[in-house]
Amino acid sequence: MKITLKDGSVKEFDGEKSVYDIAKEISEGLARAACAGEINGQVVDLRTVIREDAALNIITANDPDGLRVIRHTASHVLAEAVKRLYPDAKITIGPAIEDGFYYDFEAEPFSREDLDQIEAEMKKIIKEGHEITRFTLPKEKAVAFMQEKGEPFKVELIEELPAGEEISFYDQGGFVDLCAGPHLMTTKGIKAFKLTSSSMAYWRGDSKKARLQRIYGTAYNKKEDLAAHLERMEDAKRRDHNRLGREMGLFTTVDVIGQGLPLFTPKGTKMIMKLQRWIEDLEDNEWGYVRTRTPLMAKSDLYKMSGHWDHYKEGMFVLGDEETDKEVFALRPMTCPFQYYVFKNSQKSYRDLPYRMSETSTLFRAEDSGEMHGLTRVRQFTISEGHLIVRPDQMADEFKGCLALAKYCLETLGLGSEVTYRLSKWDPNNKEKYIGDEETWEHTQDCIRDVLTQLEIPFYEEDGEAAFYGPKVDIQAKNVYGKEDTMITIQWDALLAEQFDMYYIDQNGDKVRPYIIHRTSIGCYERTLAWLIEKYAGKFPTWLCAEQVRILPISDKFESYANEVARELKENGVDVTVDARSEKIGFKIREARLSKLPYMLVVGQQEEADHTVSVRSRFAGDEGVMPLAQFIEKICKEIRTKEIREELPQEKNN
RNA sequence: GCCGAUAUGGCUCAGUUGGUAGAGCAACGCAUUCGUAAUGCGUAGGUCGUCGGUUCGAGUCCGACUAUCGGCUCCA
Repeated sequence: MKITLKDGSVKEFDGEKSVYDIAKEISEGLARAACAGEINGQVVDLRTVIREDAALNIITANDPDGLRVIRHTASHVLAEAVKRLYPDAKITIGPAIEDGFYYDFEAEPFSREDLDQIEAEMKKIIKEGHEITRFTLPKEKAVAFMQEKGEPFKVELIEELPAGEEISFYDQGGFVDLCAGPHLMTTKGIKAFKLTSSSMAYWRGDSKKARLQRIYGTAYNKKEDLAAHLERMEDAKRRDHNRLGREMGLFTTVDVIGQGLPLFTPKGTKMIMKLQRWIEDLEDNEWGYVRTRTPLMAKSDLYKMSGHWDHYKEGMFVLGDEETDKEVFALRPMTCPFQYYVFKNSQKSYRDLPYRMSETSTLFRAEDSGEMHGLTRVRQFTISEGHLIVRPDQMADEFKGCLALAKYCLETLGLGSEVTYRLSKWDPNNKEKYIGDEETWEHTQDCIRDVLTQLEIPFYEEDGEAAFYGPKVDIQAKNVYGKEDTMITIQWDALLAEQFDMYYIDQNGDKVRPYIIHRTSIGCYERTLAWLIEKYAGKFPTWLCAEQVRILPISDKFESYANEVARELKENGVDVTVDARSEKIGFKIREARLSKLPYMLVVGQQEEADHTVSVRSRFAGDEGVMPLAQFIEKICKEIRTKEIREELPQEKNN
């Protein structure tokens, strides 16, 4: 893209570069030089791009970076408002983030009422319409300037910048902040914003450093966009598994039982069991796994061998005292070494490989008290765990198989398009955190890259996310609030077989070290259930529902027919209940709908006489009267194929 | 683990400067026997998260602990 500056000179920019970066480059390099250029085919004054709303629309239409400029400016307005109301507060940094911005202050904690006041002050500042101007100072002067202002954090930031550099500041009607920019040219450009929350944060994210108060907010170009965002947040709240799951009676927690230890109700348990039976059947009967059942605890010796005692002891629940007890046990935080010993139980030949072990494995991790959340971070969880012991020549194919299985599971649950695949690599700058040599690591990472490419799975790579024994593919998903979690992980391990002296006998009769794949097919059931709750807002595909059909007799007179219908459905494996209360049919329907179950069968005189049912579903509303046998066939097919039916639009907000 | 907020019947919440707990929904009972989103009337249910302190007296004030929520950090 060519930008023609007002002085007639032409600057060429990389086509990949965002408008934000260009504006930044120009505002830094040329101060406030007036310039014009072509953006998306329109000739605009670049200075106006970041000044005028009309022009901002050009950016935001195709380039969300326009929002970053607005949000970043909003964070400075926030800082000014806080300084006006709390002159003793110290300012630190305030970046734009996804969906909004924040600013960290050293100050007393802010309450919601404080935020409302600050918000009001920000509105005043915006209304005052200060022009935002940029100026630079040499480093020494910049330090002195911020020292004079009494802002120690800013001084620290400037001191870390390279010597000899001009340090940029932005002045908005007297409030001056150190900043690289860019900003809007006037505070008036912030048309729609809201402070959303406050919390604690550490200076530089370091718990040993100063405690700061962070204020989060969000800002948009248009009021409607802000309203839409707030509406999305409301929807997220409605879907939040931790709220909805409890409300729907799927799980609960009890303080005397403890943090991170959810109790599943019959309803929640039923759902988990449906998932579990499906996965076990799939693995054992279709993917060639053998099932194991190994202890939930072991002597500390085992973990010493695996390396976990040294690296992971803080994360384990240890039973007993090393000083005084002869034997110390620990609840297992993973299944790996247990299954290794199952493999080692008998000598294996190259013909026995791949040896695919699977276990529905309950694990225990002593998470710190502040880490627990709903069903996504708990201290005891059950995972579809498994280890494949394979010959090196089988590794790529088996790894592919694991990925394919995971992909199939996700797609069946309707979650296939919700995930991103991450190649989690070691950190080459932190080699001591990993076992094995550089060559092995680089090689295995290349192998995984090849597998992903061959499967045509889009992925991204990240350093420092590998396990200590090998790189892995992590399948990541976001929750309703946009927070990312690992749902599924498949790990390539060329090293641990050595640690446990595992081998097989090859064609020549020699002992050979196998490779190991650590993998899960559907992840851990608790987390996956949480994800399903949020994805479907509690309105699950029929096959997963704890209650798939509720029969609603019009009156007591038809209770016996209702029971007969229920019996026939049960015989066909359908989870069904009868609402035999002496309530009006409208009332029963209302309750059934609020409980989000998929099918209601209304039965009265006509249905009893004809052996039919009147079907009402979440998917199509009134589906009409049909013979019972026909409904059974229909729902059984839906359950068997794990069909995901489209909801009626009016059901969406229920 | 760290910071902050919160904790009242099954659920959602009232409870004014400390004087001894209240509503709606749910539950239960009775009446109603009803055709696709709320029938009426009545009954019962709380040692106010736990423990300790201040006080003549604590849901209300103070402290500790536990749990929940929002973050930080960490993780499947």
